[in-house]
Amino acid sequence: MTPAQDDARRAMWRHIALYGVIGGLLVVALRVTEYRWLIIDRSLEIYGGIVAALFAGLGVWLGGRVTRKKTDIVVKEVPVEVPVEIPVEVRVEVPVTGPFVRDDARVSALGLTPRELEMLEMLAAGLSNREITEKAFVSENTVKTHVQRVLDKIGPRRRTQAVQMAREQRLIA
Amino acid sequence: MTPAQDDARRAMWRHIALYGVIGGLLVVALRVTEYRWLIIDRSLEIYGGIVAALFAGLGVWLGGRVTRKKTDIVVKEVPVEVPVEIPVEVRVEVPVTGPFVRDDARVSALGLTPRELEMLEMLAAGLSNREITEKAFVSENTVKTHVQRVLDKIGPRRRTQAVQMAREQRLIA
DNA sequence: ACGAAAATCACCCTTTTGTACGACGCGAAA
DNA sequence: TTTCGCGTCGTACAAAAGGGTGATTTTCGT
Repeated sequence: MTPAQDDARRAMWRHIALYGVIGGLLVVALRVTEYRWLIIDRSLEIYGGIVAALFAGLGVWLGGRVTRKKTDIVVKEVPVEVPVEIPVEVRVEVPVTGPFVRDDARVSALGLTPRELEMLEMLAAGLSNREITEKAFVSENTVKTHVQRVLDKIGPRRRTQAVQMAREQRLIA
Repeated sequence: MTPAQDDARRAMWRHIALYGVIGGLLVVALRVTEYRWLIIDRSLEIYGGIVAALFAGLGVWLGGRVTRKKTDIVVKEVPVEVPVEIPVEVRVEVPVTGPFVRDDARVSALGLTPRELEMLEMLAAGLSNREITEKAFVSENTVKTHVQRVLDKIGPRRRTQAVQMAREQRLIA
C-alpha cells in the first residue's frame, strides 16, 4: 500500500461518508417535514423529485471530481535536440478560413459608418482608446465618441463583447 | 449562434428530456411496486435510497458527459532532429475550417493553469469580471486575480489585447 | 504525510472605459 | 437654403478594469 493509494482510498471514503451523511440528513429532514407540513398527497413524487434533484446534483459534482484526473491530460515538454542555434522565437503562421468577406448588408443595417468600422477594427486589435488616438490622429474624446456609437449600434456595453459580436456578425475579420 | 453551440444546446435538451423520462418512469415503478410488494415499513428510506442511488449514478454519468473536455486532441512536443538550415518563417497550409486545436505546448510554456484558461475563454466571449463571477461561482476578487495572472503571463495590459494575442497563439478558439 | 502548486479572497489604489450631456464645421441632399 | 449625416471635440461623472500585496484554503504529486 503506497501512500498515494492510501490517500486515494481515504479520499474515496471521505466521499462515501459525505454521501451517506447527506443521504441520512435528507431522509430525516423528509420525515420531519412530513409531520410538520402534513404533505401527504403526492408525497412520493415530491420527495422523489427532491431526492433525485439533490443527488443528481451531488452526482454531477462527484462525477466531475473523480473523472477530472483522467481527462486532464498533462503535456510534458520534451527537450528538443538542437544541433545548431535556433532563433529564440519560431512562429508558425496559419492562414485561416480563406479570405474574410465583410457582411456589408449587416454593416449598413446597423448603420455603421466607415469611421466607426475603423474604430471597431482597432478595438478588435486590442488597442486602448489612447492608442487609437495616436493611430487615427484625433483626440481621445473623439475616439470615445466613435467607440460609444459603435457600442450603441452593435448592442453591448463593453468593447470586449462588441469585438466578439462583431466577429460573429462578420463585421470584422 | 454557431453550429457548435447549437449542437451543444440540442444535446443539453436531450439530456434534460432523458432525465425527466427516467424520473417519471422511476416514480411510476415505485408506485407499482408499492402495491405489489407491500413494502410499507421504512418504505421512505428504501425508496429514498433507491432514488438517490439511481440518480446519483445518472448524475455521475451526466456530469462526466457535460464536463468532458471537448478537445481530446493533445499536441505533444517530440524530440526532433533539426536540419542545418532553419527558415525564419515557416508557412504551413492547413485545410480550411479545421477543428480548433489548442497549442498545449504554448499553454504550458506560458504556464497557464486550467482555471486561467477558463478565464481566458470567458474574456474572449466578452464577459465582464462580474459576469465571470456569476459563471464561475467565485468572488469578483478571485476573478480579477485570475485575469491579472493571465495578463501577466500573456503580456499585454488590457483584456482586449490579451484576447487578440491568445487567438493568434492558438490558446483559444 | 508533506510540500508545491493552484485556487480562493481581501484591500487599496490608479488607470481606463463607459455614459450622458452639449457643441461646432462641413458637405451632400432635400 | 435649410436640413441632416458625419466627423470632430469638450466636460463631468460613474463604472469597470488594471496593478500590487498578502493571506488562507484546496488540491495533488511524491
